[in-house]
Amino acid sequence: MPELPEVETIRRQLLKEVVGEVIEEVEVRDVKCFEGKASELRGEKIVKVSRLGKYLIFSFESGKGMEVHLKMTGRLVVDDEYDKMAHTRVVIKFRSGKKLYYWDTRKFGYLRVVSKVFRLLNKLREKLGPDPWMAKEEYILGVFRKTSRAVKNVIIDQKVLAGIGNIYANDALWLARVRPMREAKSLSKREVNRLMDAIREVLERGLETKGASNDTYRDVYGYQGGYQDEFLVYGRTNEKCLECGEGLERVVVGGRGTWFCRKCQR
DNA sequence: ACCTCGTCCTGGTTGC
DNA sequence: TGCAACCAGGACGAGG
Repeated sequence: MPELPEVETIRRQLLKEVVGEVIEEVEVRDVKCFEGKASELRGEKIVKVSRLGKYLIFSFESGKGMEVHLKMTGRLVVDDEYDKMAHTRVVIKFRSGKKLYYWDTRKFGYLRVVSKVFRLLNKLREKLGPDPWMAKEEYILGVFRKTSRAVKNVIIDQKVLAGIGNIYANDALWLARVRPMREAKSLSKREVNRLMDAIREVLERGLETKGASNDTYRDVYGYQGGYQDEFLVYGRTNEKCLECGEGLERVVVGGRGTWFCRKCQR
C-alpha cells in the first residue's frame, strides 16, 4: 500500500535513475495497466518526476506527461530481474539500455499517457488536498470544525490531505492519542494540532525508513523499506500498546482495518 | 453531506 | 492435508 512516504521514496530514486533518459520503446504486457498509446512515448525525454499525494507524474521535454498510481501492489523498479518475473505489466526501455519495470500483482495501479502534463498537474491539484506539511492550521481547523465524519476517515480523505493511507493514519492517531472513530468536530484545537504534528512525524519516520514493506511494497531498486518494523499500532491486533501495555484492539472504520488503544486514545 | 457497499484483482491466510 | 472462503484496501461510483 504505497502511501506518501513510499511514493516519495520512489520519486527521489527515480530522479537519479530516469531523469534525462530517452524512451526507446514501451512494452505493454497487460493492457489493463496502461492507458493511452504506448507508441506516443517513443523518443520522449524525461525531464522531471513529481509527486502529488500518492500520484507520480513524469514530465517529458515535449510537454507530454505520464501519470502513475501504484494503488495497492504496484512497483516501479530498475532491477532487470523483473524482466522475467510474473506480474511485470509494463516495461519502459530507454536508449541507454536501462529499463524501468512496472510490476503489479493485483493490477489496480496504472500508467497513463497525457498530451499536456500541465493539465494533468492542474487536475490533480484541484482534486487533492495539500501535503500535510503545506496544510495551514486555519484550513485544517476549518475542515474539522465543519464535519461529523470519523476523524480517521477525514485524514485519509485525499481531498482533505493528500498522501495519507491506512497505515500512517492509524499510527498518527495513536501518536496523537485520539480515537479513530471520534467525530472530527469534537476535537479541540489542541487535539487537531497534536494530530497534525503526529501525521507529519509518522510520515517523516516513514520517509527515513524508506517506507513500509509489511506487504508487497518495494523501492526502485527492489529493496524493502523498514517502517514495518516500527509500526505503532497498524496490524498489531492484541499486541501490547507501546505506551501502556494494554492489548490493542482492531475495529473497522470506513470499511478498513483500524487499530487503537482504548486506554491511551480518547 | 456523508455513509456503506460493491468493484477492480491476486495471493496469502484462515477455517472446516 | 485440501480446498474454498475470506481478507487486504486506493479510488471511485451507485444507492440510501
